[in-house]
Amino acid sequence: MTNSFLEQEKISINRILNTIVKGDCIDVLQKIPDNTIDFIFADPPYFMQTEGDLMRFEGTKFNGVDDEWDKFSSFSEYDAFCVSWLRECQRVLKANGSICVIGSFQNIYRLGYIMQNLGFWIINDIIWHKNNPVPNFAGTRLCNAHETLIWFSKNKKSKVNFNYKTMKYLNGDKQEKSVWNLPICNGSERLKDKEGLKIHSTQKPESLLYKIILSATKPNDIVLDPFFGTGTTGAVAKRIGRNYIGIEREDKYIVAAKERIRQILDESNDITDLSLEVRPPKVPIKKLIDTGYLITGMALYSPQKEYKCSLLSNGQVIDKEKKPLSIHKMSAKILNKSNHNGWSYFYIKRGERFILLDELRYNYIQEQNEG
Amino acid sequence: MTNSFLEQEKISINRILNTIVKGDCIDVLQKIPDNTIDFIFADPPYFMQTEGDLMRFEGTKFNGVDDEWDKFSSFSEYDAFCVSWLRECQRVLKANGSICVIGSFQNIYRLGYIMQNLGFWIINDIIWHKNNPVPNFAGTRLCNAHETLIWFSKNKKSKVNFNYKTMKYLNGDKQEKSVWNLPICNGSERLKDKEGLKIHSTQKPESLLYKIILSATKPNDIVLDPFFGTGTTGAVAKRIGRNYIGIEREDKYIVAAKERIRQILDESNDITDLSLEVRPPKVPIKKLIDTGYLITGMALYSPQKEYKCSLLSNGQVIDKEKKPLSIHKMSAKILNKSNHNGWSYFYIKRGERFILLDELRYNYIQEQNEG
DNA sequence: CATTGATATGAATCCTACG
DNA sequence: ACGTAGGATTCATATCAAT
Repeated sequence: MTNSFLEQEKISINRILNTIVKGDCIDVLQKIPDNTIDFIFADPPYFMQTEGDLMRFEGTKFNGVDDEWDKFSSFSEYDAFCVSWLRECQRVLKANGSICVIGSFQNIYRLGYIMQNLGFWIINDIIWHKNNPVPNFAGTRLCNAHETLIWFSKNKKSKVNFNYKTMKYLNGDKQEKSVWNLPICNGSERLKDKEGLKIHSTQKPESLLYKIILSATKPNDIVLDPFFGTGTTGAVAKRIGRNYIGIEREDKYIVAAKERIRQILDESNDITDLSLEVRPPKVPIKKLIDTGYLITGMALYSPQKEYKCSLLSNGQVIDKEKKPLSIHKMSAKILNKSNHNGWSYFYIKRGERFILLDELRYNYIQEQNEG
Repeated sequence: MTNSFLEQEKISINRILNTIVKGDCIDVLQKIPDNTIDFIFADPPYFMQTEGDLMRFEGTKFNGVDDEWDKFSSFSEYDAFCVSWLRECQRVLKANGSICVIGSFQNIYRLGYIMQNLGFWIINDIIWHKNNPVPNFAGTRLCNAHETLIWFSKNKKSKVNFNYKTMKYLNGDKQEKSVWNLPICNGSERLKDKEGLKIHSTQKPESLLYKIILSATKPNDIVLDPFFGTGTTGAVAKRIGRNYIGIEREDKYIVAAKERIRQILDESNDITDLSLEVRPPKVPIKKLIDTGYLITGMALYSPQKEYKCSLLSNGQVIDKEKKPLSIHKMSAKILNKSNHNGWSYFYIKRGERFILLDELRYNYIQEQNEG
């Protein structure tokens, strides 16, 4: 139940679409209406707990994360902060929305635990395996060559969008896996100030955001990033035709992100428009009988063009055992499997030509649309 | 402080060395004395969720899974179980001992969070990237191609043993990283019963245990596995000359593990004996002067055999600026670095021969041992 | 222009034995 | 326990100057 008073204080989503809202992440999240966001990418402070300076062998200083925004006094303070922003994230997500958080060993176990307790449901965890990590200069530990992303749905019941076929296609027609080998953000992609110094100490590579946003969203979806920084999430969203909303506290980052995103061009294409995710039309076989595409009693053939069974008036089929089955169960029975797709198995004979059932349902749909 | 009554109920470690103790993991852990174990490998139940039903950690089905409260209570049950066995693990570890736990997204965030709260300190988290993972058959998720290990010390103060150079050597002379690409356990390594069915559903590959045990332990260390299963930890420990203690509840696994370990041969070698970890002897330069290896006032030369500085009676050196420095600071100054190792930089001239300082300290140590 | 080599740098819980 | 002196320690990539 939403409180009508609070509701009045909410911002209209349309007013902040494709903008960066300046402010504290929790304050701003509280202004966003319930159930309005499709996908959230959150790259919160990691609470690195570093002390002193880290020197390279040559004597130069390693310029790591020493920002005020990463300082917390204890795990409990960090946990409380995360519970607050994560609760709001969960509230603003649509019922089938999802959220991806990123972290490293210092904080990812805090995030994962808290989010499971809040009722978020893990879809996958993903390892960003860095090609070119910062080495362990002192030679005292394993080189930390990865970061962890956890992808959650709003809750267990959510039916999350995952563009499986698109990711498979982009992975050389192999199922995409949970370990992603990608370089860190440097070179011309890394935003620098006039002095050539990096603007944000932890800018993420666009390749990483591209992969997760393309996995989880549809064109024109709304992607929210509560720790927007220099706007990698916004840049990628714009590039592939998704809407973004950024929340960021520091002017320095907002200025850089705005200019960066301004320069981005929409490069949507068949792949980012999810042409590969199109599913075959759902057509009851009975419709095909009613419209004359199929005729009761007609013979159905295997791919080897051998007679296998006959069509009943209710859309089921029977073989010599005379037990009515669906086309799917019948093809599975013939192939000695538990399940199979009958549409792509059975053929009918029209004159001398054999026609796959699958073709008929597309013909039917086309005629419906034309008529 | 240990309670003397409880103390009497403890088992002597020597009595259970290189054996499998049958029993509930928490019960048995309680019998092990404080501060006696060098390394623990723990592969606890994963709290897997199958076919839409949430399973209790002991494998019974949980009722009312759609209810938020019930879901949370089942997490708490798992959490409480983990707190119990992890507290005992922390107690039995030596001050500089360490523990590695393995899990996947269902449970690893529970383990990580709980262990940080108990005061364990993360050394590294490690990704076991599987070469040959089980695909996602339904085609609805990313293929889960990894498991996560977290390696903790007993607490923040622990000085943990990490065989850095050994791991570097085995990695083609490159620093070992946090992502390990290894196959899953199958083929002849996978233990099967008479019917050819796998005995344990989650048998870990020996290559994984080899890598973590060799990273974290010294020869003759005591390695404890509270969820011993079919004994991969014990097999690897025996193979590389470490002692093991296994705890396991089920006879089926104990029988298989005993026979498996019986067949293992000790294959210790220079690498597993950590010959690469030997550090150069600590010899004060003054000792070399006292024993005549070096003479006050003598010249020290660079690797290019150019005169650089002269030796003082206290073991320091001076150049033309006449400021006394250690051999390390002086070599760093010459090389324009902040630090350098003087032992492997300076030469003395003896007759026509140039001799590296490093050689002298080895000669000195050898003479001491012979004398 | 292509190639080579020197230099710079990236989410970092980054030393340890001895007195 | 704590301070101090001794001395051990990095990889992949990008940029830029030099050849």
